[in-house]
Amino acid sequence: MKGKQEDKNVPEPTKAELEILQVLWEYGPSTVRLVNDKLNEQREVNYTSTLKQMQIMAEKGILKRDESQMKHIYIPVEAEQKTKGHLLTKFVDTLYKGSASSLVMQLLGNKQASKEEIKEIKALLNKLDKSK
Amino acid sequence: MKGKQEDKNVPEPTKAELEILQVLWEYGPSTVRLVNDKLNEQREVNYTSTLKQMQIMAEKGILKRDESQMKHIYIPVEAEQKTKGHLLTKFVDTLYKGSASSLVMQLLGNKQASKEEIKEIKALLNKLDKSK
DNA sequence: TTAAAGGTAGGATTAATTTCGTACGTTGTA
DNA sequence: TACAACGTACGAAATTAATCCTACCTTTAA
Repeated sequence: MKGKQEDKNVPEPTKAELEILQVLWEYGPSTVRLVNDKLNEQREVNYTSTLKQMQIMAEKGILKRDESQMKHIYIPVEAEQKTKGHLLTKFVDTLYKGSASSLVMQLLGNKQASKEEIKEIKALLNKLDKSK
Repeated sequence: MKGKQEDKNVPEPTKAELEILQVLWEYGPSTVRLVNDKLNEQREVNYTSTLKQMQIMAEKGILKRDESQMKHIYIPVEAEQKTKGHLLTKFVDTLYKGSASSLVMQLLGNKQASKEEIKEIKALLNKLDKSK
């Protein structure tokens, strides 16, 4: 019984929110300016759009922010792996009825996985064996 | 150089559209009535909402339909596995930078995969080896 | 033959998401 | 000081996605 039951408050990010999270995951706690600049390397977005979006995310509890400076610093509430885990679980549930092996089967069948990838996956499985 | 370049016309399904596809995948080519009934086993939806949705999907090229009868029959344009493949590829690309092994790692790490699942996955990999 | 049941078509409405305009405060520097 | 650059706040517009209302046609059974 560990885990402080502090979850489930963080809602699933929308598409635009996910883009922002990606930046924060890559660069760590950041200002709106930084995030907006990075987004604009991919597509054009107005600064205030990004600002608004991040404010909303803060309201929703997806981000928290440090307001001690004028340039607020935004930080994801959940760790990257945790959020990705949620998304993955949902994905497996809706598309593969929760069957992880079904997903992997598709992954292997559809050339999404190169030979190196397959090798790596095997290595992962072996490591799992040993640790048990 | 094989592959007749006939793709990319089929857009990604939205959430509601995916629900409808699931029904069609499970029950094969169907009427709106059938689909709507199945959807209503899970949540309440008005018949005309489902109708409209499926009409839109036909316009988009996600579904085709047989109008020879009064009760139109709707059929997915793409095969189930193909559509799921697209969705999976997009998922891996956006969340794991295209790395299948990263995804599998998370899958194995986060208890999404039970012992049986892991066994199955190993079996899959072995099968792959032999067929090469 | 006619009324009820069940179809389709399409516009309108609502809801959710995303984007942006405008107002106004703060900082830095000529 | 004062003005340009850069911040935040917040309402509102624009865009997508999803739902439903109304009209009208076809089938079926009394």
